Amino acid sequence: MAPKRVDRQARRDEILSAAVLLFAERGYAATRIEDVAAAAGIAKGSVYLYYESREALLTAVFERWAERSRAVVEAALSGERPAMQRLEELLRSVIALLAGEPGLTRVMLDLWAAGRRSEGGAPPPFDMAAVYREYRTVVAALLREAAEEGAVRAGAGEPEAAVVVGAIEGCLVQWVVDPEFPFAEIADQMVEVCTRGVLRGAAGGAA
Amino acid sequence: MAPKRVDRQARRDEILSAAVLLFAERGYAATRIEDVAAAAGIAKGSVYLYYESREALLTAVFERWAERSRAVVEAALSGERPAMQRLEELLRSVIALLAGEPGLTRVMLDLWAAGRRSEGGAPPPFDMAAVYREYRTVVAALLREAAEEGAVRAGAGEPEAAVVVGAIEGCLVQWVVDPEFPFAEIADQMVEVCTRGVLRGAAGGAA
Amino acid sequence: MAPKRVDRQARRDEILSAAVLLFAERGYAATRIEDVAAAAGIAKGSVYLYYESREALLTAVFERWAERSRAVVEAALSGERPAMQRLEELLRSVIALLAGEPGLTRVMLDLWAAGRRSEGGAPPPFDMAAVYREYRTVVAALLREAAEEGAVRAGAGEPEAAVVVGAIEGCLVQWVVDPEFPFAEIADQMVEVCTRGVLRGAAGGAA
Amino acid sequence: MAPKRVDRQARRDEILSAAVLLFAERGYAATRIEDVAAAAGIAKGSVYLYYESREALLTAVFERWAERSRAVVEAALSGERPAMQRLEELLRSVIALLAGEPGLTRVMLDLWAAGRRSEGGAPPPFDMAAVYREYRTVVAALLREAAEEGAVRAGAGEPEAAVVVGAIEGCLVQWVVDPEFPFAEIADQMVEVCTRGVLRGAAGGAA
DNA sequence: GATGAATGAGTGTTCATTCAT
DNA sequence: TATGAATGAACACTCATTCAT
Repeated sequence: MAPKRVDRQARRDEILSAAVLLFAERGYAATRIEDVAAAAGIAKGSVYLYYESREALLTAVFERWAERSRAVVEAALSGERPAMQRLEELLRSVIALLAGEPGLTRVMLDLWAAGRRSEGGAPPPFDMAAVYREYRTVVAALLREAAEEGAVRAGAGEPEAAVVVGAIEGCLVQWVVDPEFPFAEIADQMVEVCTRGVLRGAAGGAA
Repeated sequence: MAPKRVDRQARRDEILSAAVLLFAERGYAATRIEDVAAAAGIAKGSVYLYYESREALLTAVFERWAERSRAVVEAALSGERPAMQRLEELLRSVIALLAGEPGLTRVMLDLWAAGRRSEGGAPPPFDMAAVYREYRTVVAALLREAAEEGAVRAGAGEPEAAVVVGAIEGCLVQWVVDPEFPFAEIADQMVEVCTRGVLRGAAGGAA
Repeated sequence: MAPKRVDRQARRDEILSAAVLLFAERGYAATRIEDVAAAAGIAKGSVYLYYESREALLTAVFERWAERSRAVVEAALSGERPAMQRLEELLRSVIALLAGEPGLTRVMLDLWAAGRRSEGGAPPPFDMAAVYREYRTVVAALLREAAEEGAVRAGAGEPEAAVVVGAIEGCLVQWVVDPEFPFAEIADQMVEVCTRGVLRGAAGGAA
Repeated sequence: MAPKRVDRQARRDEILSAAVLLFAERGYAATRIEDVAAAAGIAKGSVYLYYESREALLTAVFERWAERSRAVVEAALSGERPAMQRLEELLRSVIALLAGEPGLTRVMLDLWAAGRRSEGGAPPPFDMAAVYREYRTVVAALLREAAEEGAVRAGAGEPEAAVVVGAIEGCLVQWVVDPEFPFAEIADQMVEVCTRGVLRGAAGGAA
C-alpha cells in the first residue's frame, strides 16, 4: 500500500546520460546494454524498465538532441532584429549548443547512421533527414528575408542554406573525427565564411 | 611477370566493390561477411584469403577512398593557375569525386565512426583525422597563397580552410542522411558561398 | 473466527482462477506471473503472498482439479445400485466434470507434462500418475464387482479399466487439441463403446 | 574446390534424434538448444545449420511422427480383408508404432501443447488437430464399411470413431504420465474393449 | 586456392523472485 | 498486507573466424 516511489523521468534521464556518454566514447555499435546499466549504476535488466530496447536508447538520444536543437532554433529566431542578424545568431547558437554538449554531439555519427537502415525491414526509428530539411528551410527563409532587406544577394535560397548548414555540420564532422579540432574556437570563421566568403574586398556590414 | 598478383588484386577489388556496395546500402554494422562473399560470388571462407578480417575490409574501403582523394587533390593542385583558381578547382574536383562515387561516399559514415574506437583496446585501424588535417593544410596553403596574390582576405588560414572543407563534408552529410538531397547539383553554391559568402555585394567578380 | 483465513482463501482462489484461465488459454509455459497478477487485479509481488512460486500455482491447479475429481468419483460410487450402473454413472460424472470445466480441463496438458521432469533435479511437484492409477483401481473394482453380478465379462480387470479410463482421456485430448471437437456431445458414445463395443449384436442392457 | 562433404539429411536426423530423446526425457520446455547440441555431439551454433530455430526442431519431431503415422495407417488400410479386420489391424499397428517409439511418443505431450498457442501472435507451426481429424475420418469410414458388411452396429460413425481413437490416445496418456504403465501389453484389451465392450455376452466372436 | 561446415564467444531480452517502502 | 522497482540468471540466436577436405 506504500508502493516504492521512484522518479521515473529522473531515472530515465540518468540512464540516457550514461548512454550518451558511452555512445560518444565508443559508439553505439560498441556499447552493450550492460555497459549502459553499469555506467548508470543499475542492473542490466533494469534498463528495460525504462527503455524498450537498445535502439530505443538511441532514439531517446535523438529526441534529447532534437529537443535541444528545436529550443535553440526557436530562441534564435524570435525577436525583431534584421534577418541577417537573426541568422548569425542562429548559427552561433547552434554552434554553441553543439560545442556545449560534446557527448550528445559525438553521438551524431550514430544518429546519422541510424537514419538509414534498409533491407532489414524495420523503418528508421527517427528521421534525421527531416531535421536537416528543417534547418535548411529555416535558414533559407532567413536568407530570403535578408535579401528583401537588401542585406543578402538576391536569389539566395535552399541551396545556399544547405551550404551554410553544411559548413557547421562539416566542422562538426572534423571535430567528431578528431577531438583536437577546435570546433568551438572557430565559430567566428564559420559565420564569417558563410556570410562574406573568403575573398578579399568582401562587403562591409556582416559578422 | 606475376600473373598471380594480377589475379589476386583483381579478386581483392571485386570483393571490395561488393563490400562498398553493401556497406553503402545497409551500413558496415549490418553487413555480414557472408553477404559480402555472396555479393562477390565467392564462398564465405574465401573472403579471408584476401582480407584478414571484416575490419580489414573497412580499412580497404578507406584506402580506396583515400587513394582516389589523394589523386584528385594532386591533380587539382598541379598547374600554374592562380591559387584561387586552383582552390576552386580542388573544391569542384572533390565534389565531383564524391558525387561520382555515391557508394564510396555513403560509407563515409562508417569510416568516420571507425576512426573513433577507444576503451575496447585496439587503436583505430586507419586515421580519418589525418585526412581532414591534410585537406585543411592544403586548402589553408592555397588560401595563403591567394592572399599573397591579393585575391583573398589577408589572414585567412586553417580555420577558414576548416570551414571550406566543412561546407563540403556537411553537404555530404545531408546527402548521406537523405538520398534526395541534390548534392551534385549544388556544387556551384558550395563554391560560391565559400568564396563570396551570402552577403550582397560581397567580394567582386571572383569564383 | 478467522476472518483473515476466509479472506486469504478467497484471494487464493481468485488468483488461482485467473491462473487457470490463462493457463488454459495460452498454456503454463507462456503464462507469466505478471499476467496472472494482472488478471487477478493485483500486483505482481502480491501473488507471492499467496503462492510460493509459479510452479506452486500449477500445483494448486492440480489440487483444485484432483479435489473436484475425487468428489465426483465418491459421489458416483456411493449408493447401492448394481456395479455396472455405478460405473456408467461414474463415467458420465467424470465426463460432465471435464466438460463443465473447460478451463481446468485444458490445463490438463500442462499437468500431464509437469508430472514428468527428470534430470533437472526437483521431483515432480505432484503425482499425476497416482490419479490415473486410482481411476483404474476404482474402475477395475467396479468391473470385477459387475463381473460377479454377471453383467460384465469375467476376467475384466485393470487392463480393461485402463482402456475405459483412456477412452475418456483420449477424447479429452482430441478436445484440447481442437476446441471444435464435441467432447460433451459424445458422452453417450463414450459410454456405449466402452460397455458394448462397436460390434453388432452387442448385448442388451447397457447404455 | 573440394568442399567438405556432409550428409545433410543424416545430420539432421542425428540432431532430431537427440532432440526427441531430450524432449521425451524432460519435455520441450526444459530442453535447451545447447542440450540438444551436446547430445548430438556438436556445438550449439551448429544446430542452427540444420534447423531454423528451437521450434523448428519440435515441428520436425511432429513431421517425423506424422510421417510414421501416415505410413502405418496406409499400410493397415490396404488389402481386401473385411473392414473390421482392417480396423483391428489399424489399431494394432498404431499401438505397435507408438509402443515401438517411446521417445517419439512421449513428446506427444509437447506436440499437443504446441498445437494450441494463441495470443502470442504466431499461429501454431503444425496442425495436431488435423491429425486426429484424419484418424477419426479413417476409422469412421471403416466403421461404416463394416456396418454395411453387417459386422458393426448400424449408425456407428465419427463419434464412435472418436472414442476408439481416444481409447488409444488415452492409454498413451497414462503411459506418458507413468512409464510403468504397460501400454504395449494391453493392446489386446484396447482392441477388445473397443470392439466388444466390457459387457458380458456382448457381440459374438468378432475381432 | 576454394569451400562451407563447424565453432563458441558474445549479447539483447525476458521473467521469476526479492525486498524496501 | 500490498506494491512494483530492481535484480540477474538464463537462453535463443548470430556471426566472425577457422580448418579439414
